Amino acid sequence: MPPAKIIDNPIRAADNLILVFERQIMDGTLQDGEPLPTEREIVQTYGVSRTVVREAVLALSNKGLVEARPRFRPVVRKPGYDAAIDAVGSVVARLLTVPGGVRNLFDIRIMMEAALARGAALHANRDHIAALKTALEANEAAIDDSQLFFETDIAFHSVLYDVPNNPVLPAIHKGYTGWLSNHWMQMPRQPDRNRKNARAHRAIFEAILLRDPDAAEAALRTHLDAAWSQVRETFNDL
Amino acid sequence: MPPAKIIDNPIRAADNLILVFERQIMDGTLQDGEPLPTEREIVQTYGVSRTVVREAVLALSNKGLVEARPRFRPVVRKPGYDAAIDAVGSVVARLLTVPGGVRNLFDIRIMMEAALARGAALHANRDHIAALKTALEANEAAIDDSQLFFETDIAFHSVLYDVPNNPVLPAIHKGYTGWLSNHWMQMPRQPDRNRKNARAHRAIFEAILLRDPDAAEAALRTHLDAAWSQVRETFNDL
DNA sequence: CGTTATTTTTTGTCATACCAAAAGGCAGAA
DNA sequence: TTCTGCCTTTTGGTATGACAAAAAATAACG
Repeated sequence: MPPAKIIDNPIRAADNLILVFERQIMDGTLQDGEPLPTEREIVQTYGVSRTVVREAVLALSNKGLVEARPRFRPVVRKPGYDAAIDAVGSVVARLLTVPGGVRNLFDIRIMMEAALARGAALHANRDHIAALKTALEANEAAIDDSQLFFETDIAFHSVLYDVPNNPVLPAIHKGYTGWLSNHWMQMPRQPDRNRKNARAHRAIFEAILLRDPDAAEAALRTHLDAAWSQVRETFNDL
Repeated sequence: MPPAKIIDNPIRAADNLILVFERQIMDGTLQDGEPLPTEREIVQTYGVSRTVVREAVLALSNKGLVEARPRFRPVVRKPGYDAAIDAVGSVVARLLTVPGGVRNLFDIRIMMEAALARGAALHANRDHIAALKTALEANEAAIDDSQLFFETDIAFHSVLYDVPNNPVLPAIHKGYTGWLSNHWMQMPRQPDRNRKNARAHRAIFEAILLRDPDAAEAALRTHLDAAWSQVRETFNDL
């Protein structure tokens, strides 16, 4: 056995730079929205080559700590739940391409949202109920407008994600809608389908009103299962 | 809402390379476990500079499509749920450092696992029950062995993630344990705490046996809330 | 003062070079 | 032969310099 290499030590210069910038972004030395220093500035400040700088910046971009459009200065983004969800977007996008990927992701969503419906029935306060009611009415009023129905549909569901008051949840919801909207949007949205979905929303709402978690979960599952069937009818290959 | 970067057209050479390799990994031209070609080979094959090649490889690494240890050839990793969870690891790690981050993440876990316990009570088959029983007994037998108790604890919970037969869930569980283990492991694990946790596991198990989803969820929540209290006692700052 | 033309930066890319570590080959020992 | 340690080659990590094109900054203009 070769002398035990206890720790893989090969530290790359780029990794150090990454750590430096991560710290600076954390402690506010680099404010949110502020552009990163120019590459050449960084080169002079830290005494590394531009190669290393570019590598570090690219990595930061992949981590979602900076937003880098092709020919522009990278802009610092404070680490938040939204940014995190965005950063994992490309990873999830790939998962949707593997066989059964969409189904698996959608099942996770069903599971989470069922739990949320249950939680809403148990813990929704007056504001949440009011928000649900508003969203529901907007949704029902948009039955004949495909695009608007899509948006109000999302808005209704998003209220469920607000109830537990955990900032991770709205971020997750934004992720879901973004990732699945590709499959969602190109579906034909006939008014009768919209009507059916609006009715399902009302069923969920009423179960929450009645503080009946079992009914709320059941209604939510029925709704999303039906939605899945609609998706499946549209795309034969999933 | 900035949903669409419809036209961000300045295509960088590295992006093309990334797409090429993504396709090759997808269609099997590059098999799982196989090393990527050497950087200089790629340079000659695609007629780009090494700068571009490095950038592309780094990006692939950040996306979790290849595993790149510092001085070694990057190895292709088939896109799967485990790889995806790994890829988002660094992002989540950062979330754990923001104020309340650990609490928020842990709450999400409680919510999911409560739903899983519920699902297990409703849908666990004979094999799942057997696996739970085995895991539970192993856990109870390890009360006096800190390390072993930790492992069997995880094993017990992981059965819950297997029940819905959705490959995303075990991956998520692996993520949870990895991300939270830092806080978890350095906790003092006295046998009395272990005993308490083991009792909680048994309560969950019995509720599942009785096919009582409400009891299963309640037991699970009690267990994880207690676990959180233990964490909180150890770390004053969260 | 606002708009446009011009100059200066800055990014994206390429080419080349060097070093140290990994990989591979090779000869000698067991 | 097989194993072992040494040596050469290959390869990744980094540095430097250069150049085109795009962005930012500045000057010129109406």
